Amino acid sequence: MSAETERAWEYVLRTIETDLLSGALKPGDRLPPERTLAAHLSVGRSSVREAFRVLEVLGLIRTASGSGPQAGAIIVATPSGGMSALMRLQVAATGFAVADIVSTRLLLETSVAAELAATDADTTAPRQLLSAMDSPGLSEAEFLALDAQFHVSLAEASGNVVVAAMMAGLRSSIESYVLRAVPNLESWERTSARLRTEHAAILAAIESGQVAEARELVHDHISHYYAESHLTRDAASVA
Amino acid sequence: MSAETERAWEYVLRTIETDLLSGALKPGDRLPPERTLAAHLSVGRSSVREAFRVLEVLGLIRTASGSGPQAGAIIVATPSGGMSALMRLQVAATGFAVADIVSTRLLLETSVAAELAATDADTTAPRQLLSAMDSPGLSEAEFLALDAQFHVSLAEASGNVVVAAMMAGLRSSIESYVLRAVPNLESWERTSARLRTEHAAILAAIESGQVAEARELVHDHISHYYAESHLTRDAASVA
DNA sequence: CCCATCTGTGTGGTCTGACCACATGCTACA
DNA sequence: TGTAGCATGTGGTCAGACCACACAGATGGG
Repeated sequence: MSAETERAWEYVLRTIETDLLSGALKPGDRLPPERTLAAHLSVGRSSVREAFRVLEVLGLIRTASGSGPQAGAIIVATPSGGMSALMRLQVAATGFAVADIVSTRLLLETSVAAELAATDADTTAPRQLLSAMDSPGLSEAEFLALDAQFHVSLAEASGNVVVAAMMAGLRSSIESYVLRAVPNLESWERTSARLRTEHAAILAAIESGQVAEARELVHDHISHYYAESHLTRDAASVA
Repeated sequence: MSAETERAWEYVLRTIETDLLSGALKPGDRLPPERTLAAHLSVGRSSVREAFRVLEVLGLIRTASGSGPQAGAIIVATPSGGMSALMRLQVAATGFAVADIVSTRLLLETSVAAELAATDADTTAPRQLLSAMDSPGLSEAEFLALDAQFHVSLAEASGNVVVAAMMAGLRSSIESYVLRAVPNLESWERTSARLRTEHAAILAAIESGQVAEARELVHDHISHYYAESHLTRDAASVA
């Protein structure tokens, strides 16, 4: 147990966190200008900036140059961005194995689907994404982006923000791998058609309240695709 | 689709991420000194530092002053720290509701327990923590810390690093709330005794392969405690 | 009177240079 | 030979300067 001296930017971060917890700061509020806050906390402006960078990447603030009410650092609390950055970098640094990402996604999404089927949640968002994926002339990347949004929208429909953020993070963390694995597919045409069919079946099972069916369909949908694209294998052989 | 000009620190971050993905950088490696990297990328040292702060908070690097092989920025890829910081701050900024944190924990942990029961995983770590919690004279905070470690160790036993990191993050994000809610309990003595009993039952179910039983016990264990401490209610009334 | 234009001001974004604290490793001296 | 002291390189921090940008108010022409 050493003195564990706190660095200046950590002090700034801790101060802001305290203000958030006490309610002195809340989403929509504007943080003081960097120079003012630096003077107020008796630290250099660079230390304030380092703390702000962290807050920005974590999705807590949004910064904008210029003047007026939209400029400065504003508290936003949009978790998906930070979750995505965290998971993406951890996967890049091999702190997270792609196989673990996939199985976590499987775990979360089957539970979400089961819960959605058990309740009667609003499914308009996934419905719209479903029809958007039927548009002709979509590129592979565009289709997969809509696909990702569809799955995230299911999590959002559950009303659990944390799970939704995790789903978004999990997805974006392996986005580059998924794109790179597309050529591994035997036929993109056939696969995308199957994905569309499966999406429709999943949504139908959810809307009709078939809990076990929804869970099963989601499980097969996800694991089937990853197996088909040989994603986990390729991820291991990237190095 | 604007030009979306990249800021200097984002450029640094992207460069490092690229090197990670390409395998040019991997855990254990040392990043170049800040001054060198700044000159190499034609940016200011402060921009490099802002990128480093982000990497540090996200658990990707560890920095140390001084000289020698241990000094500098070293890639470590320890995800739990970043996950904890992210969730803790998001909860503080009310981006994550405490109720969602709790239900996510419920979702993850019941699945983990079921999976552990279905396989025969190594349970020595949770066993040790179980006996550690039997030590007399533990303070409430100490007991709860061991409790948290017990649950995280279950996730770790599943072998899924992502889920383990999430569990650690979920737990630390509401740590302050949990501690503050202890006085709400009718009797800490009785509650802690019950927790110990339930932990033992959970572990026994897992080790004996009773899947449904393990899931059920974990569910009741978690939801019972939160209900008893009125945590979600208090969290809402903190402001 | 109204609208467009110009300008001042305050903000974040960045760079430079300087200094400190610290850990290491070498060197000179006893 | 061993130890004390010094040189070096690293992150940590601060101060100051400049830029780009967005807004608000002043200014001018219609």
